[in-house]
Amino acid sequence: MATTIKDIAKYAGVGVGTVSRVINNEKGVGQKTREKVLDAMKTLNYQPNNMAMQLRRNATRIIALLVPVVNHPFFAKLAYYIEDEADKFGYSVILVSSQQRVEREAEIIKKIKHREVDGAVFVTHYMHDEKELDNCPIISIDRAFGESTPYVTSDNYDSTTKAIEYMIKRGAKRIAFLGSKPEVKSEVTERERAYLDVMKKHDMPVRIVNEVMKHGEEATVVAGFLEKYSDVDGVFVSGYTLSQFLYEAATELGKKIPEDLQIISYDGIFKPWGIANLTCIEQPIEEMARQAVSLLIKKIRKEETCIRTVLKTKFVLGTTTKNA
Amino acid sequence: MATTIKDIAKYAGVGVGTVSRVINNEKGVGQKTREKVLDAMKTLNYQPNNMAMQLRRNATRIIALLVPVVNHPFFAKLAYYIEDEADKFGYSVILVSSQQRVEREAEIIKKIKHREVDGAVFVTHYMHDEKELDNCPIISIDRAFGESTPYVTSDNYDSTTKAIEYMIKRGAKRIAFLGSKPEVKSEVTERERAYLDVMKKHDMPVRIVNEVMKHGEEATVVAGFLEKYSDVDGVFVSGYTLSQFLYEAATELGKKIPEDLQIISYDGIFKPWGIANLTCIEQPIEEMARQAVSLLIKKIRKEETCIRTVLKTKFVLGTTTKNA
DNA sequence: CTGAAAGCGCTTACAG
DNA sequence: CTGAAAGCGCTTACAG
Repeated sequence: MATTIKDIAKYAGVGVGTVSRVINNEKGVGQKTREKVLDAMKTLNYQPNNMAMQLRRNATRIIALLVPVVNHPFFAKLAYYIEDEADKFGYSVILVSSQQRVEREAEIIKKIKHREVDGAVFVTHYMHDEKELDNCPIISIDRAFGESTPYVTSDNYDSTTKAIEYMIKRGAKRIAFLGSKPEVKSEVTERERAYLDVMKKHDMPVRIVNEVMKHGEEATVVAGFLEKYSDVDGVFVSGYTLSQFLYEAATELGKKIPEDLQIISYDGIFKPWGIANLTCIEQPIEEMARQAVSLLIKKIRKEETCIRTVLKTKFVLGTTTKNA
Repeated sequence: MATTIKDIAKYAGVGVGTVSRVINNEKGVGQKTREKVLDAMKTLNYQPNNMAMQLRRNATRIIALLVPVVNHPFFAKLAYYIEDEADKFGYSVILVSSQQRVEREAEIIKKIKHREVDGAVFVTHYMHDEKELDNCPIISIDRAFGESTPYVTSDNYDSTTKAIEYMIKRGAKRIAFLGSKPEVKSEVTERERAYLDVMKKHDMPVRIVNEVMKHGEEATVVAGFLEKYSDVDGVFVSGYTLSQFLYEAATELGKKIPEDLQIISYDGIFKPWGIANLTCIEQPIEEMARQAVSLLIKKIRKEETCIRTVLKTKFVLGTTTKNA
């Protein structure tokens, strides 16, 4: 058996309480006693048992991160910064890919209730019983749940408006919107709303393909899109993956980019993983991740948190638009 | 306070032991008693406390995954499948990015000792006290640690040999090796060994750039490589990231691929994240992940495990070689 | 089939 | 400053 606090106490000739105090670096332990205990810990090679500490403290110091897939630049980057930030607070992060499976999202909620984790960051497109979530320490990305779940998002509407206006200024006349529609109301739908508003303002016809789709279906959707709107000369793409597919498919059809077709993508460059420079709206992923974690920890500690956090995106010029 | 097993016992009028048996679906509980307990659990909305279960069972059902960065196609994909496989066994996975920081790797070992996790999968390039690792339930990817740590890798030597022979057959005369050298002995170094052997066999001059480098330094290394060996007409690149940079840099220098320069990459296509089709050696990432998890679980259960598992790669023709 | 009791390894009032 | 004791919420022999 591993050595426990009791062994240390016996070896050092003190009470277990005293050992505990030394372990936790509490003050109010005599210099000599402390040293004796420290010595005992060293010679017996003591390793505190975390499970017991958790039980007593009623906290695991673990948070869960729920993403559709990790295996995607946006989520991988998010996961990276979430983990980095959580670590600063002494938290570990459990990774869960919901991969289009609703059950796994419900599992996380169960994990919170079962005290396997102290809280969670959700990036999801599924519905949940919002009442149930309201009492859980959960932070959402890009989506509002119920009344009391704080969420972090980017300035979807404004930045999309600005991007489409840019294409218009650069001569695009037949502008389309291509996106992967979330199954539920999410801040992401603001992008489509912005598109519609700009089209209306300029009295331009609307061309939209914005479907609910699964990973793997993008190529088909893009092909359908290019067939349906073969005359487009500008497209605003909601999401990095679709942009990649569109770029490839359009190039293969012999379209010159940006001469024949301008593309702006929401979410853009994921060096070193991407194709050549997309003109894009770059989300502040790192900042979103860090904000989410610090909000979550506040919520775990029952402190007040801001419900809606909107972060600024960056408009990045690439080679897929006609730039001056 | 949350309702506990005691509350259920009282409410159902039975002992706590019986409740525990029902929760764990043990047989040997009368039909009626079981129902009473189940009822009580439902009406009191009982949620088992995982921390207490862990303490009693002396197992967390959590494993750690240590990668240099998640924010990279190879590791993201690995993480995805590791999580998927672990979930099948009822394990959660904690994600840790060591990001060139050795301390974080030591932390995981500490976590195992502290019983925060039951075991770990390591993808690392750092040194560790191998003696210390020998007693830990750890599986390594691509690298042998000490005597008793099982590892999973791919057939580095054979596939590299085959790939370079292919380039030679397609007319490459001045073939170089470009890689990011691990800081320690790893199966990855077999690639360089294979290159050297092929060069010797064909009596061709050796051109190698294989340095220890950090993320972010790739562009500089690639530029240096192209300057040093400006006459190469074939290069074997160890690693996806470097391939990307090489492709871009060579194209910018006006080299035609594959006419002027053929490229084969170890690790290749990470749809939808990559540039156009690299000819590459594709690692069986999914299989590596699943094997690693099942080995790890065996080791946690103190069963016998195979020390070295070598998986077959796939040679995938892309557009960066002259293919008949 | 079932209950009472001991114990997992800690923390934390409570006395002194 | 320090020790003895209760207790976190479970599981598991042990009796019956």
